[in-house]
Amino acid sequence: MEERTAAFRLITGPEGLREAARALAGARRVGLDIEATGLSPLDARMRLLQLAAGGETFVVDVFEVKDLSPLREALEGGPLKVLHNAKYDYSFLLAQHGIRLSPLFDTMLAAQLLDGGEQGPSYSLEAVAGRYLQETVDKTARREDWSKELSREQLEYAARDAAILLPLHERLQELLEREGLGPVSRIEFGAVPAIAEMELAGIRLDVRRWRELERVVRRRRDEAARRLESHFPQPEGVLPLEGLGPRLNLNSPQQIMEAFRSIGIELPDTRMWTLLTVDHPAARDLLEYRELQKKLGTYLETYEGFVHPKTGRIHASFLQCRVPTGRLACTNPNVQQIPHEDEFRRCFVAGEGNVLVIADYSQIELRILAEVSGDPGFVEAFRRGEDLHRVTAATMFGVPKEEVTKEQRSAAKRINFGLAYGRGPRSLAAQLGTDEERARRLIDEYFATYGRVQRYLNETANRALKEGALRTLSGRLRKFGRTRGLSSAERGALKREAMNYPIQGTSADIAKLALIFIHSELRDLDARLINCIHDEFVVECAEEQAEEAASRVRSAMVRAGERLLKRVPVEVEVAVSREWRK
DNA sequence: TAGCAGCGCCAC
DNA sequence: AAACGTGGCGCTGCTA
Repeated sequence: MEERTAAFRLITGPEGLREAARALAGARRVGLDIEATGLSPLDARMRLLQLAAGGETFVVDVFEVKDLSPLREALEGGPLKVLHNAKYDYSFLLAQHGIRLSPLFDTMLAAQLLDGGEQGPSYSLEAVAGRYLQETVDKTARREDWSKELSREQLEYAARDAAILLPLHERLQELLEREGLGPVSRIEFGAVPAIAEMELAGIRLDVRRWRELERVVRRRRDEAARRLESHFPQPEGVLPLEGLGPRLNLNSPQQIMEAFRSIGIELPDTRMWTLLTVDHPAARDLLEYRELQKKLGTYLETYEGFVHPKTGRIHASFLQCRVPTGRLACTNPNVQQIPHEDEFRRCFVAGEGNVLVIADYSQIELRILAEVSGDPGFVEAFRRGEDLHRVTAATMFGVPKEEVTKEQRSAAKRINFGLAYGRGPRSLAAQLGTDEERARRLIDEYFATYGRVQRYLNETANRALKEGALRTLSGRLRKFGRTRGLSSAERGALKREAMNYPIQGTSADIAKLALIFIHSELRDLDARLINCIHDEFVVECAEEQAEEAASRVRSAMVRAGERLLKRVPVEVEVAVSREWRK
């Protein structure tokens, strides 16, 4: 049955839904919001669908109207759908009604882009509406129970959330265009479906292999612990019951420092870097213990808890606009930080009858540096398809390319990667295991060869200090809050951040474009994205479509890269495997 | 008991 | 004195 008020129209039956569909069909844009009984589309149930268009707001009770197909045409195309945190609504509509919202405008992402990476206090709808409209929005109803009989107040709040999206869109759209953020906002909005579907697809963990690895690593960890403890004097007054006495906690840096002191070794801290310089077997044993303990605690003992009971897969969350550089962040769990060793990655497998297509950009950050600096040495090396590290080594050390030694190439590689992070001579010296003077000379020689790179990095750092903001090739904005009255340490840190931003940020631009293109290329295949690790994409697909999927993923990624890189070619490496390894 | 800072380390 | 950019997260040890 239907109810009318001035504010909204409650829809509980198919006739009302058809009327709503007609209203949407004629609209240019629709404010859209949902209410659900929880956060996960795999566990919670969608309760309300609110649609604001053409001066009307429809509130659909999805418990009553179970079939939303009359709305499909308007939701999967046609008018612009304006949402706040679109990934949430997109996931529910896809998982529970098979509807893929398009096209999208996300007011949360818009607000985050406008802030240029300086995370505002909150990006809730009420906060954003409060900031950009002269209205206050009360969201007390948000925390209420959406599974029972709904109060008039709840329905009104729900309707208001959808309605307010329209004026908010108008304002944010205007600001995005004015700030030159139109192109990057279209990348972000376009990537929402790819990211939502990647989360829904999830990743399969071979639990048997994982448990076996856990046993092996635990045994190694226990051995390392025994060796480590044997270096230190036994605590006095050990109780007769073995193991109950006060024991050294190997996970406590504080206690470890004390233990080292007790054998005459004074440590400033217990970091890996520090421990590597300590000439005592206890330092080696501690490093080994730490590594194994990290792998047990962070991965082996916790990941099974993330396997969803309904899907048997791990559904991580990807955060689209949390990182100032534009990269994705990932949590619950962070599947972007799984150890790279084969013994770990081989536990992440394709489902029955499927394979994984693993594709990554080859040296994308260095290609971006070549592009933005325009350095002829860099650009030409990439154009000729040469091994850039070898070329760098040859020029730095003044030897023919064929005579470059392993050590020389490795040093060049470390400089190549390090300078994108604003690395200095001291830290380079430490990594190369040489003295600071030699490191400084290497850097000087490097910049003598690649003068445009040096000039670009300096100019970028200075521009950040002067203008307080930088942009990537897509126009993504990053503001640098305070640039005056900085200590020299703060100034140095800001300069390094600044030098890195256009590189890392443009890489993120390309990755998000690639997400859009890959998602769209795979639409008519039995294939889907399951992970994205900055410049690497993992797709799971039916075995017999592997070749086709691999070729489409590659061309989508190349197209994304070439959209932003004009002077330098883009290369992608693709592998097909049942396991996540190349 | 929950929340948080500091330390330390995994990824790119 | 400074030290390599972006994150998430486990553990300790403290506080409210």
